[in-house]
Amino acid sequence: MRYNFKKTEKKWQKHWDENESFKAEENSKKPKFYGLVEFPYPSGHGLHVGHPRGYTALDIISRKKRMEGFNVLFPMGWDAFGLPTENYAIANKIHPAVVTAENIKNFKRQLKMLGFSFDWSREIDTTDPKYYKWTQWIFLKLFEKGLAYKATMPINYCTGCRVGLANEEVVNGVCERCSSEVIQKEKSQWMLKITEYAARLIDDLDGLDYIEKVKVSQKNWIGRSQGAVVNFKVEQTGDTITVFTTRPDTLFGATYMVLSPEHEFINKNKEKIKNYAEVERYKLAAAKKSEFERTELSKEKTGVALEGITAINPMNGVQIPIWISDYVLVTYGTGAIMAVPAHDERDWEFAKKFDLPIIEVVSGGDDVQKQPFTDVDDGIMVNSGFITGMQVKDAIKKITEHIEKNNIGERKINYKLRDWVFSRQRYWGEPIPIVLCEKCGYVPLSESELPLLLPETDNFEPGEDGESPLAKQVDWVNTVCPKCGGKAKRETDTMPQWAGSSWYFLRYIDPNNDDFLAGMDKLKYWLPVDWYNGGMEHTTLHMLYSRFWHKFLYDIGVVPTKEPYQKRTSHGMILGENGEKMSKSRNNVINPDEVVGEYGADTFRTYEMFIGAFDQATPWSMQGVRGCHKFLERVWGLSGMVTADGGYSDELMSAVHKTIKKVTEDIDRMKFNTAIAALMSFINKVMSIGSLTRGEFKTFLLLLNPIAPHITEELWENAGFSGFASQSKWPIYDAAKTLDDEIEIAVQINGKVRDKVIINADDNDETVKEKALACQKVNDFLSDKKIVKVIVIPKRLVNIVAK
RNA sequence: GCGGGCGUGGCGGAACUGGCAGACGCGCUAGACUUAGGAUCUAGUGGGCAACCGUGGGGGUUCAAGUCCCUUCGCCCGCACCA
Repeated sequence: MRYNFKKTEKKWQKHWDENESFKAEENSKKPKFYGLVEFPYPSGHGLHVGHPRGYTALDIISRKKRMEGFNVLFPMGWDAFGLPTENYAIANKIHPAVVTAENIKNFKRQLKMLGFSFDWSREIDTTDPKYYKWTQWIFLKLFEKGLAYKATMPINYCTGCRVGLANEEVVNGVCERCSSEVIQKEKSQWMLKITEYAARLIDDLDGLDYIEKVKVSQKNWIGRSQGAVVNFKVEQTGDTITVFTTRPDTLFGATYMVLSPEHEFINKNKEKIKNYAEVERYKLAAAKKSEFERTELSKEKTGVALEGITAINPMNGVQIPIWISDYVLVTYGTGAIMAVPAHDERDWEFAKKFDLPIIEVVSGGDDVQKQPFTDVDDGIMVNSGFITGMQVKDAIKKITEHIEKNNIGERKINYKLRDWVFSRQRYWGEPIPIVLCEKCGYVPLSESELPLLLPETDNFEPGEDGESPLAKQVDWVNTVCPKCGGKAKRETDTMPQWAGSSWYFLRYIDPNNDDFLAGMDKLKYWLPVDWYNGGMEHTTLHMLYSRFWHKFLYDIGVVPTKEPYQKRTSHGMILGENGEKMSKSRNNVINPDEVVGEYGADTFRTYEMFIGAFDQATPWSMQGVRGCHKFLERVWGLSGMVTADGGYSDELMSAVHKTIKKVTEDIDRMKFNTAIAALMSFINKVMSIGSLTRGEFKTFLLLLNPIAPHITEELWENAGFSGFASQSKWPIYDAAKTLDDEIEIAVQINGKVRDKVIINADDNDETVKEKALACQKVNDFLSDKKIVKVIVIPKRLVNIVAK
């Protein structure tokens, strides 16, 4: 009988649903395992074949953990606020909540179709007021602790649509929709002080089991650098300009200074700057440039000298000119630098362009007039007063001490990380629960007023001039101050999509709690997340933001752990059959519905895991899908070859134990492709023998169950095994039985395989050597040679060195 | 430019601390069974008639290198004037 996957898969999915088979237990004595996958944004396109790659992987791991006796929490939900839904709602005049509900319905159908063992009783939705009440609550706490504040920050502003744009809506410096110019427009926005957590966000990575590239990307993004701030006196004004440098050793080589065009010094000293008109012109030109233009590659350095003003190099008292240039960023360090053209590429370029002096202070490179020398490891200080002759590293230490002793500056750790712009000028997001009172300023709502609901409206069009659509809801906007009862206006910006996803893993733990975001007892049992898998594209920001929120919640005593996720892995992208990124425009998109319709969920799951190394990008192959389908049909056929024997046969004994070992270890290491290959090899062996015992069949079904849960459950039932495969114990192997009694090893002569010989596993080296030397072929090769040495590698090979 | 990853048959990919390169699957070839096969089964399948040659290229270490060292080329991803 042919395997009817449609009927079988439907049957078991219904069974799991009705029995809530994968519901996590409360108050369990079992050890816990919290497996997490990134909850999807329910787009109108439905599930992409990329989503199930990570989901299947953690589903396999979760299913195996259950079989190994763990109480498993493996939940799913919806990251449902967001731009595409809002845009669709505007275009089709449907409320985003309606669109969201439809999309969720479709996503849920697709996820159920794939047989994932999610605990659906804990499903969450970030757009549900019962959920976003707590997102808003966290914001209030951040505000209360001074970590949420207002600042004027630029937004992307489309001059054509006259609306604010998200970064992803700006393509090559123009508006994605109308191709008009996008400029930076200043707006007062909510910010979160993530920078306050910069050090901990780096340092606490040490205790975590994240794949290396995730750690590296977190570290790079935070961008810690060790250095010093140094004060330069300005001759004509009497004030000082402070710079940050990682190379205080090169201070003697600082031949000029550069300020960013936005530096406050310039405004403050207008009168003293003789060419202020020119300076002002440069400032305006820099301000007009978009972020895109300013960071454009390989452009020439520009700048203007501040005439009539000079700074004094604190080390040697030399007067040096001060310039402004947009290669110095106002947002990093102090917005001002000391320029050491001999030993910094950017400064060197600038010095060459404007003919500024280049003085060598570190020797070891070529002529610094021809190219800068930036090597820190083996350079010796020259022309540098009391540090001359020192190694760079010692010089840094020495001069930093000197700077601190003489109050010229101090050591300083600086971070690239900036505070988080938390405002979005959009409708479909969490309202920020703050009002602006004419008298009291920014006043938080009281907790009892949460959730602050989005106003009902059918007008989601972006506001003019970059305002949020909410600004048009005057009835909603006009309110009273919670503090003084006077006239006040609500904040009209909403939160970014990152907000809801920054804490969602906490809500799964206690999804229906009306009194708190999650109860402490439950948090204590389930946290931290034991294993979190997601896409590489979220490894930097999402991970950083949610770690930041978690640390904050830890600080205020809401969660019991310092870190949310103990282990983080990432899956590679699935490419189209042509090897390119899947996209509609490339016409290479694979639809999971179609694949499942033709081959079934088990085939789909098996193929997604067999496709290649889990963490690597791999192209899809419909042929490969068929191969996996064939494999499952062979599995189905196995049931006709089963003998009554409940144990393992001598013939398959070591194969069974080896397969258990291989599959067990490979799943733990996410080597799903080789785990499946091992199961295929086992079947090939059974096929060549022609039969297998009931015991072998049972073990095989259990090993395959996490990967292909439907077919194995059906075969399990048909064979009359008790209970359900998915609720049975994971098989155990006996290490001693994975070893064969007889082993075939290679016999090499001078490193080349010349023959093979069968030895007993317990033969000693001397015996193995004798057996190897006894081979006919070996003797033929050795006839005219003299044996120099014989190397025996136990259980692997014998290498005869001969001349 | 910086950071990360990768380069192995016609294709996707295996190969733990150096120890028989190419597991497993696809594709291909031949055969069997079939009214038929894009179904199934069996056998074969890195290249070369061979000696031999083969893990992007060139050196090296070693009895032994896909794996270690030096050097060079190419591709992908992320970040980008971070002082």
